[in-house]
Amino acid sequence: MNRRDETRAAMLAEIKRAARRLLVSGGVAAIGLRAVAREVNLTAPALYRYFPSHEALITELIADLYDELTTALMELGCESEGDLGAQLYLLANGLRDWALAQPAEFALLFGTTIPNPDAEGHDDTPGHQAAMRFGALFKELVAQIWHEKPFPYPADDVLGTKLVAQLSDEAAHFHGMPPGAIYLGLTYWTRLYGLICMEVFGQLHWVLPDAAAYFEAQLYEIGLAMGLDCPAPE
Amino acid sequence: MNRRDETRAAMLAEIKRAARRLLVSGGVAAIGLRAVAREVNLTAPALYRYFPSHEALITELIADLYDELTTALMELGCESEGDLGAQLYLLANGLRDWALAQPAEFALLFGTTIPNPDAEGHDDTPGHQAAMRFGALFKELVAQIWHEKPFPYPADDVLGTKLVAQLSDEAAHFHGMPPGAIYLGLTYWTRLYGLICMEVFGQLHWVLPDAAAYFEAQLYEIGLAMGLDCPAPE
DNA sequence: GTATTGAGTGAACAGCGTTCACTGTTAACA
DNA sequence: TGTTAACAGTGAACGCTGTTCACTCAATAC
Repeated sequence: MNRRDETRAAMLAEIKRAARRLLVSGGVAAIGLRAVAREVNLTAPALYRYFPSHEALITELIADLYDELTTALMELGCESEGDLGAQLYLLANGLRDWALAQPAEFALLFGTTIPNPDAEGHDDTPGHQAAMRFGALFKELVAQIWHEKPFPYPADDVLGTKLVAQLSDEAAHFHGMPPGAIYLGLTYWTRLYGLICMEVFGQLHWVLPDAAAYFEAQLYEIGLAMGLDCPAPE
Repeated sequence: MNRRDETRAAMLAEIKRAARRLLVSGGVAAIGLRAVAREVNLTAPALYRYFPSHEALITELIADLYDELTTALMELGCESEGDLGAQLYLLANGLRDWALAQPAEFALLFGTTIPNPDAEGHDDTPGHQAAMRFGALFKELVAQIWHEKPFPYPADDVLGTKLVAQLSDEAAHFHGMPPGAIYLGLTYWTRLYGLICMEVFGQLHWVLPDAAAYFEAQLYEIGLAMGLDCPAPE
């Protein structure tokens, strides 16, 4: 490790930190090339020594945020001391808190149209891989919950043959859970995502002034369906 | 109505049409001031005779899209000939089809952070009002379904007192439905929104290659909870 | 018939992402 | 140790963006 390599790595980290600071304070639009350069006392063209383009900088930033969020949620889950239901509850609430605290970052990760990786040029970008790692965290937790205490799940015939086929293909990632159980786990994630999206994007306060109570009730309802004894709303 | 006013109105409409064309073809970023001007054979500064700023143009475009979507879904609902359950089903599927066909427009309407209107400077922008009209369409339909055939709903104590209070405040917009029933109707909307968001933003194909089957199963499930006899997935 | 309003233009400004020729400095190799 | 090559960084420039301003020309109003 040369001294040049060291300064380079340090500079790279500092650039990303600056970009992140700008993202939090002023949204994606604030991450201008010149703005970032100004923040680290450099000129704009100098950044091209570290990133091939402005878009690449943001892509790397996304990957970093994904990993950061993943580890943060994992650490949060460790507080539950083996209680898997509580862990899922903490994960859901942790994700919501994070999203509400940094809506710009949430929108960047979860509110941007991601090109389908299966479509021909399936890009193995670091962003995609980081997103997969994040998804794996959730899949793993659901699978553990299932194997610890299986919950009742919808029969195949109410799901439809097409969906059952797709869910069966996913069984490997869920430690061999039956399609209906995977469906229920997926429903948890879908509803959680939808709730947070609605709140962050302000789509909820035209009917509910305080979404927190609604969020808790929803979490309780879907947690109950998965056989978890989550805290009931007061 | 002067001849000058006529040409002005015509020009205004043509500008919006051009902006919309650019939105569909290339996303929000494509709606450049000069690009729009080029499309209507004008120079960029000329557009300032019609819109105070670039942002205002996009805001008006959003309002137009909301209204357009609202009427389109209402017309779609009329095909159901009085069957309210079918109408809700058509609305849900219509919204999804529209979102998938024009993801850029969907992201603009539903995937952008909207400032809380209750917060101090409560803006009565045309965009907000249009969004309210869109929301009213859904509320109205849910209320009609309820009054035609009430469905079982969660008791107040599983929702929590805070949520029940908020839902009670909303009862007027739902023709006096009980809190639990409003909760169920709201759940329908929340889940629908979440599902479409996930699909449009590409957050679903890391686990399900074809979201259509999943969407149908979810719609069936929540429709069942509201006492509707929606078509079961095959 | 004259004054006024309005639409539209072209030039200009600051800022954007990006490229290029150009400096120094640092590492690698003889 | 001296030479060479790679590297970090700069300043100028290009074409683009939203926006402003002075200006022209036609249509309306009195």
